[in-house]
Amino acid sequence: MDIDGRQGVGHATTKRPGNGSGNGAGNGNRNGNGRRRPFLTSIGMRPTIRQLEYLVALDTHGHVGRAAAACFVTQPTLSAQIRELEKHVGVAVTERVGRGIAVTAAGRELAARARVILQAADELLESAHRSETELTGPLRVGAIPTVAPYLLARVLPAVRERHPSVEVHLLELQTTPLLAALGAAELDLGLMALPIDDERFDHEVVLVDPFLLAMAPDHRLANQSHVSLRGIRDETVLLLEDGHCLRDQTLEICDRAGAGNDGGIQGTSLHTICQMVAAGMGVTLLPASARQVEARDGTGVVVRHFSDTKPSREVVLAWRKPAPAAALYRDLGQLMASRLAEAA
Amino acid sequence: MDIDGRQGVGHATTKRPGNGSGNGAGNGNRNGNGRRRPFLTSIGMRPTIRQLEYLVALDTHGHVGRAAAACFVTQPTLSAQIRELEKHVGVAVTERVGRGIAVTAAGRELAARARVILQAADELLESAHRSETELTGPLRVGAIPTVAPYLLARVLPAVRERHPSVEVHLLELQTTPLLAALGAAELDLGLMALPIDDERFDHEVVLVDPFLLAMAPDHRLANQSHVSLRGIRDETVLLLEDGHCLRDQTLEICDRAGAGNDGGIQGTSLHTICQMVAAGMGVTLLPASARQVEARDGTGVVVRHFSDTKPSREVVLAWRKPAPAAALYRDLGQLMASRLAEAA
DNA sequence: GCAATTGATAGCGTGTCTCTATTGGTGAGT
DNA sequence: ACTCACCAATAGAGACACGCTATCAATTGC
Repeated sequence: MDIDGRQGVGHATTKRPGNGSGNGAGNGNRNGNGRRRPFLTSIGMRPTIRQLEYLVALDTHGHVGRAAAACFVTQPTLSAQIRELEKHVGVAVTERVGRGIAVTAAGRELAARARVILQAADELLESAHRSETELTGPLRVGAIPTVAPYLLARVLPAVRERHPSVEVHLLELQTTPLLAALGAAELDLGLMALPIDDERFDHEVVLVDPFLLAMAPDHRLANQSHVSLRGIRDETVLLLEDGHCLRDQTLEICDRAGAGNDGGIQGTSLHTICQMVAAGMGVTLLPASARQVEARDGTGVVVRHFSDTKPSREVVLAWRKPAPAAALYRDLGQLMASRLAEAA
Repeated sequence: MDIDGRQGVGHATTKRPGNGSGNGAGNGNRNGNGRRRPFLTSIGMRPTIRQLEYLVALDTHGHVGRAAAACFVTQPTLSAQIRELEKHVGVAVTERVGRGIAVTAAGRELAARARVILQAADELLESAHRSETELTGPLRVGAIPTVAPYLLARVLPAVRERHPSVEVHLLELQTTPLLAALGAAELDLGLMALPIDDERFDHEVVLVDPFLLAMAPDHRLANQSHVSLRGIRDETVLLLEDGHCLRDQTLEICDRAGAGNDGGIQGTSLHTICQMVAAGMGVTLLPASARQVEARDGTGVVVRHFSDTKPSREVVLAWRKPAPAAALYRDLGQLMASRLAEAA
């Protein structure tokens, strides 16, 4: 009955350690899918974590009794599991020597590998424990195009600081596909603008982002420190192409100002819009968050605040309501908000 | 009942996965050693390999049914184990989305770690499988001092070639402590000279190592191409100190030659003996294996073969008879022998 | 030669893991 | 709008694995 690494090793005597095909209704090896569990394959022949623990203890103590005590089990229990492990892997890990045992060379090698595995398992547990209060692993974040270039660089440091072991994956999407991806759990978080007219999502306001009027420096409105909303009535307001929420917000504000908009000129990005503005083709509503990038000195674009009403958009961090990490997401949103408030 | 990584996480609800304290006689948590399994500790809280397999399958397929099929189990089985895993690690790894499920960020992170663990487990199995036909891991080899400096360099390449994943640990010991260490399984192999008068060990002859007569170049016997054994009768034969088997072999040969030996002069190593020989203090019996090192040009030592009888020692590779890898050891010994024969 | 120690074996009970059968809930087609 | 199909969760039952205690075989040391 002794295994000596040479005979009777039957390297695939089959039967999974913890399974043993406990098929209830005695239908042999089949399961509900009509598929068969393959015999003579490595699938499922992996040793048990428990067996690896026992092996490591045995290698550490070189003594069955003490190893068993270290594992808080009795000596026969450990012996049986070691023998089971030997049967599964096909090599002897112990050898009787005198009245004790010695771990074989193969056993020491396996024990070394087992230590690595157990260490990895502990790190998995630790990682899981961290996940209770901290985001870990790949975090897929979607951001709308009128937010991504201007706010991501400012909020990502906060993310990395609060959640050091997270790996942020970024995707730039317009509101509609972003919400679709978020709803399908292809994304974890969305950085976007209100309104979100969907009960499936919850959000935290990250920034109240006022609209400024952007124009060329030689524009007739540029000599005032503030402009009134009604002042844009007779202006050509450049718009983003369809699909951008910023376009809709701009149209709504124009409507409020009593300005009709032909919508003849459309830009594919806020950046190109601003270049059009610099070229004197018209004015546009620029989110304050984009000011530093699009209207800094030398860009040929200047901005003016509105004097009377203060139109703005609300940039939010959004997530699926039932997301397990919802509370962490809200915390993260609040952190982002405070960081952006500090910067202002 | 849903775990959301924030509430009800009870990060140490305790109870080991596969144990659950199946204490037979209802004596609670004690085992035969009178020690208690500690509660609220990370010991034994590791997830099962099976659970990790299911998690990886779930992350891979993003679909409970297909993941279950890939694992050759039914869907409820996989679901239950995933829920068990969630309970143990304290975080939700899945989230219902629509009529399917999605793996959470934490789940993806855990799955990534699980993949590493499973990979390591597979490598452990592969390593174990290799151990059936190949030596792996740390191999502790002892060699006697009159063999180590001369043969190890010649046989080790063969070891590394035949057993690439072995890590050889070398120890230089005289015969008696070497056999003691071998018997106690503190060593796996011994490279030494016969006789081994111990039934516990088996061996394979690696080299028949003839004794040559070593002398200074101006010695009176140096002008002959061969010397007879009786020719050493009147010589001062230098000896190693007590404990070296080579000393005993030399004494026996001297006895056979009818030469009395006073044993007045002793060297601590074969190398020092040869230096004494070069200094004209006497002659010595030098194993042919040491010839290239100790009697090469410029050492002041020359050797002559014996003409009539051919005294020699047998260098062997020895191991414990019941060693699981005994057959591999014998093969290795034969390989060494053939390599040494080629070199001659 | 006898007692003590160590590991292996035998026998048995409980918990876990599996199955089948069913329910709850969502999404798509008519 | 309603029904059907699909998917995952739940319920309940059976078999195996794993744990225990008790005992045996072998070796060492007095």
